[in-house]
Amino acid sequence: MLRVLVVDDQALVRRGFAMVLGNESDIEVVAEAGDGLEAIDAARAHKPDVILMDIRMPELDGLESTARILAEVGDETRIIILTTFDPDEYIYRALRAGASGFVLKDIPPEALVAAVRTVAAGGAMLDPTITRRLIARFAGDLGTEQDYGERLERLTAREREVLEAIADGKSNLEIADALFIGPATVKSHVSSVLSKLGLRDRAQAVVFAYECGLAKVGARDVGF
Amino acid sequence: MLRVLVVDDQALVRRGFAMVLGNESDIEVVAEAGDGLEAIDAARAHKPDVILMDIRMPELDGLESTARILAEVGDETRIIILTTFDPDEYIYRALRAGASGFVLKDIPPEALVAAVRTVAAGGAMLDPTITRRLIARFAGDLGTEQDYGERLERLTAREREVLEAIADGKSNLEIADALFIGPATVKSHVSSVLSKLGLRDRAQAVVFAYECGLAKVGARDVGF
DNA sequence: ACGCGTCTCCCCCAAAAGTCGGAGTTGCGC
DNA sequence: GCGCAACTCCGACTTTTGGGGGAGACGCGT
Repeated sequence: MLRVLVVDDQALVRRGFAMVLGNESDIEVVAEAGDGLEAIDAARAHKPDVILMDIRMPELDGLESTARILAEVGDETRIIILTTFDPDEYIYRALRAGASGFVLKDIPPEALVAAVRTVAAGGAMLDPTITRRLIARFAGDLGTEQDYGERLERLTAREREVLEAIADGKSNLEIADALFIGPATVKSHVSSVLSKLGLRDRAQAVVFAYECGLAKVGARDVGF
Repeated sequence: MLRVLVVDDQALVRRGFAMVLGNESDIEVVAEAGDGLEAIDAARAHKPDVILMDIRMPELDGLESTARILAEVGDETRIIILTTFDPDEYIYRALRAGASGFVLKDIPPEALVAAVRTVAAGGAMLDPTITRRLIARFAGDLGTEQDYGERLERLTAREREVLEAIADGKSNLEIADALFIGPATVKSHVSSVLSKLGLRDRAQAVVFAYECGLAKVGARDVGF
């Protein structure tokens, strides 16, 4: 039996989802919550298998609640984020917060039920448009390497090293130390890099490095 | 009416999928193919809306076929990759090849039908385990959101705007123009941002913006 | 031997960036 | 009204950056 917690600030919406899920023989709605704080309490008390979490709520929004519940109650609880609106602004935060699902509220009832079962089984369920975006992003990690790769190939090996160092947030002096060369040499290389890539300054070089895949998000600590 | 092409080297499997899909009133199986080359011919001839493509086939495997079909016939044709085995080794190549879906063959019939409709509508459908893996990869396998999120929240709204502009490769003067404020003000904000985030210069700010998700790879052109 | 590209380094110079301290304005909450 | 935070600006200062030359050394291919 899958034990589910439904969280939404609108009682009607809450009841609707609870009703749909409750009709399934293998699903039981163990609690409902009207805001983020209630959600955390309920999660703590009932330790549900799956939480349906609205994103826009008073007190504490769904994303913050998600993060706290996963941190506190444990990640054997799966959370599906629900939203009415365009997910663009929230989706990234939701995924980072640890959500297992992200669906629009206009999802067909059967699909919602399927989503609950899917995430309970350890899978993840995203709205198709979001999935497509994730794929594009994933494929883009290497897909665009070809495009910008051309520009990258105009650089010499040493220049690429310097560019990497720039993308690491290093100053010219730090780069000099790291590569065992003089500061003047670094400046030469930096100038070549900027000129060859058509960039203006090292900040743009950092952007370029990320966009072309030379630098990858998550591949470093931002400790500085 | 959705026009579908089914590609699999095993005739029985092929017929099975065709049968399931053909029973739907809004889906028509316009052709079947037994290997990659046949698939390309059939795709060229029928220009189907959706192709169900087995991954293991003689002559030309499903991934190579996918890439060629998308390049040749055009990307208004959506392709779903089917596999019996653990998708780990193929998924990466499949997504890069441009597939809109990737599902295991033991998918329930209704789910397969839903997948066809989903990708035809421009969405994407992945096996839940794959979706989870994509999310994990995207999120960097780490709950880093909180770390950087906290640091981001120390910034005022205006400072975040400035940081975004920095991450866009803009100079102080360009930022001033973009935000309709004086250059001196920009410098103030930049100083605040750097100091609050513990960064040294704008290049590190760009790195930070990418790492914390404020700036997104692929969300811009590196035209400068 | 010669040219070529790369790596190394130098000087000078101008522009941009960043720091420091100060200061006026608004708006918001107590 | 008062404190406070945020947004806005200023001026002067130091540091960093980037450009424009140039130059020596090395290796590589013709």
